[in-house]
Order: sequence, then C-alpha cells, then structure tokens
Amino acid sequence: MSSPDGITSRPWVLHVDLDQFIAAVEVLRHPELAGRPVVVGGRGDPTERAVVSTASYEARAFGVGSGMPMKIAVRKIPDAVFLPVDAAAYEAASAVVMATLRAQPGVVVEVLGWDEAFLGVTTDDPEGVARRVQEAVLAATDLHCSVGIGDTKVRAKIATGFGKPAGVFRLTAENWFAVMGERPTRELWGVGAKVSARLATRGVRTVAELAAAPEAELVAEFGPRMGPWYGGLGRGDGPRVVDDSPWVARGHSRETTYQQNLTTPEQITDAIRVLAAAVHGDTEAEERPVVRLTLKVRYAPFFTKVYGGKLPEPTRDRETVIAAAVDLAGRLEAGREVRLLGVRAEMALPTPTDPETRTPVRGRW
DNA sequence: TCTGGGGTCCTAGGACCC
DNA sequence: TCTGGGGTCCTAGGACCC
Repeated sequence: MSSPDGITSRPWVLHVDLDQFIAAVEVLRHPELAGRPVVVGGRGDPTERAVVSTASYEARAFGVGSGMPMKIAVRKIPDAVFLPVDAAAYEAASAVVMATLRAQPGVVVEVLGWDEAFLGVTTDDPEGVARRVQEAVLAATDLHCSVGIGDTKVRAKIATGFGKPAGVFRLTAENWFAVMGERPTRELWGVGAKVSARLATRGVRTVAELAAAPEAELVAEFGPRMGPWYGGLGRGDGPRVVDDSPWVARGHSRETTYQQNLTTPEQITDAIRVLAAAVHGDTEAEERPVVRLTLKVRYAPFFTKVYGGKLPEPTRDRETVIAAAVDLAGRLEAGREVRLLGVRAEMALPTPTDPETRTPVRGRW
C-alpha cells in the first residue's frame, strides 16, 4: 500500500492513556480544585484504612501516589483535598472517552481499563492520527490524554509514558534499544518487583540484557510460557493485533477491608455471608452459573491464605452459593486477629477450546 | 508507615487414570 | 517385589496490571 508520494501505509498500534484520569474527572466537577493537591481514595477519609486511587500532579509533587495508604498521604499533605472514590462518575466519563475513540475513522478499539485503550489503525501518519485523537477526546470531555505509537502493543504501551503529559511518542524496533536498552527490566510492562529481582540474581538487570538472555535459562527460571514471554518483552516483541471483540469476564470478586480486625467465628461468618451475597449479585448479570468459590483471607499482620473449592455442580442459586461460602469460611482460622481480604466467585465459562490443540482459548471470545 | 478493590494468567504438585 | 510414563483435573499460591 503506497500513497501517491510514495509513503507507505502500515498497521500501527496506538495506546491512548488519559492523564491523571480520576483526579481530572474530579477537577472537572469541582473547578475550584484546579491547581490544588487532590487525593482520591477509599471513602475520602484519610484516617481510615484505605489507599490512594489517584493523586493529582500537584499532590504527586509531594510524593503521594496511587497505592499509598491514605494515612501516609495525609501526613505528607495535611491540607490536600481528600475525595471518595466515585466509580459511577469515572465509568460515565470513560464511556464518553471510548465512544469518542470508536468514532475515529478506520480505527479498531480495544479497551484496557477506565482510562486507557489500544487503537489499531493502518496509516502513513500515526502521529497525525494521535493528534486528532487527542483533540477529539479533549473536545468531547475536556480531558487530556497521552498517546504511544508502536509496532507492537508492548512498545505502544511503554511509549505512552514518554509522551506524558498530553504528548505523543513513537517506539518501534528501530529505536527500542536506544530508548529502553539501558533501562532496568522493572520498567517493562509485565515485569514487577519480584520478577526483576529474580532476573537480577541471574545477572540480568537491563532491558538489553534480558533481550540477550538465553531462552533456556529463562525457561528454567520462569517456566515454559513465562520464560519466552519475558525474553520477548526485553526485545519489545509481543502481540500487535488490536482486538475489539467484546470482553467476557472470567469471574467476579468482592473485597472488603475492615476498619477493625475480625476475631470471632461469628463475625467471620457474618462477613463472609455479606461478601458472598454481593458477589452473587455481580454474577447474576452474567447469566452464567458459579462453578467455584475462593476465599482469600488476609490475616493480621499481613499474610494471605487461600481457601477454595469447586461447587458440587454449577449453580446460579443465591442461597446455595452463600451456603458454600459460609462452609468454606469454616476452614479459616478464628481466634487470631484476621482481616478478610475477600471472597471471589468464579463463573462457569463454557471455555472454548482450540479444536487443533484442545487447549483453552485465552483472551477475548 | 501501613498497606484497596477489581481483574487476568501462570506454575507446582498431588490425585487419579490408563 | 519393585516400579513406567503420560495425561488430565484440581487446589494453592504467586505475580502482575489498572
């Protein structure tokens, strides 16, 4: 495919990411907060057990960021504005953003979360498409976004970080090692604290070192799937197909942190009943039966145990699901101080299998 | 210093079967 | 008496992301 001037049209992956999305939505509805440090988390009370969902750039300047306990945040910025998480408001804003993206000519949109999406587009001018996307989102929502351009999803996703705020950055096979080669593996999308530490024990610290690591060594350390996957990440390789087929949930879960630790069997049973009922409510919308229940329990001071079980048979009956959860709860340890991390119900998915390999199909279906 | 809530996917190891 | 190899299913646990 060539245009008259000889510039070749090629498929590109664009990654669109809204800038400080949650804080920006809050500032839109409360214009008087513009320019002030805004911290959104929990019920908006920084004396409670909760963590920060998003901090505005003004708050980040004080060292407050997502994942930080609210109690720490208020110590760092006593006069910050603390707001409760309002999921419905962010979902509404997100819906306008995604509709705007889908309205762009010639693009396929794969939603990744409230505030980000991959766009697949064939063009000879990906920067032009990126700028038009930014203008359209700003016009529709008053929100700014950054756009990463890549020849794979991983490269597009990582590129976005170099474009923030409100910019555009292109990362391809051509400049991958120049931009990323000397950076720590931790900066790769999908490499966290644990994996980067395990890599470091094998002398692999930079992206370039990971790219050059022998595959057999990675397989020995991380297994037959993850080993080769990490090697590919080091090279920026990975999927490049943007898939807009509707997402099908694998399951639903609910989680609650208690302001005071639960200690007695009665407290635990009651709490499990409440959580199980809530999850069951979420699963009802799927019109698929629950096949398995898992309780993840956070014990004080801080460790997690998992109690799970397949239901005797898939069911959508509320009382059956709750009874099974209460039954599971009988296995966890009362008497010691506990906090319940949550109850998770997995839905039966008639998981399609690949007729050739007879393995479950992953991803969207 | 005190650790949310919603997800997805992978791995190890045991049980069981042929 | 001592001992296969492969496959599948299941549970527990771990890691990562937004």
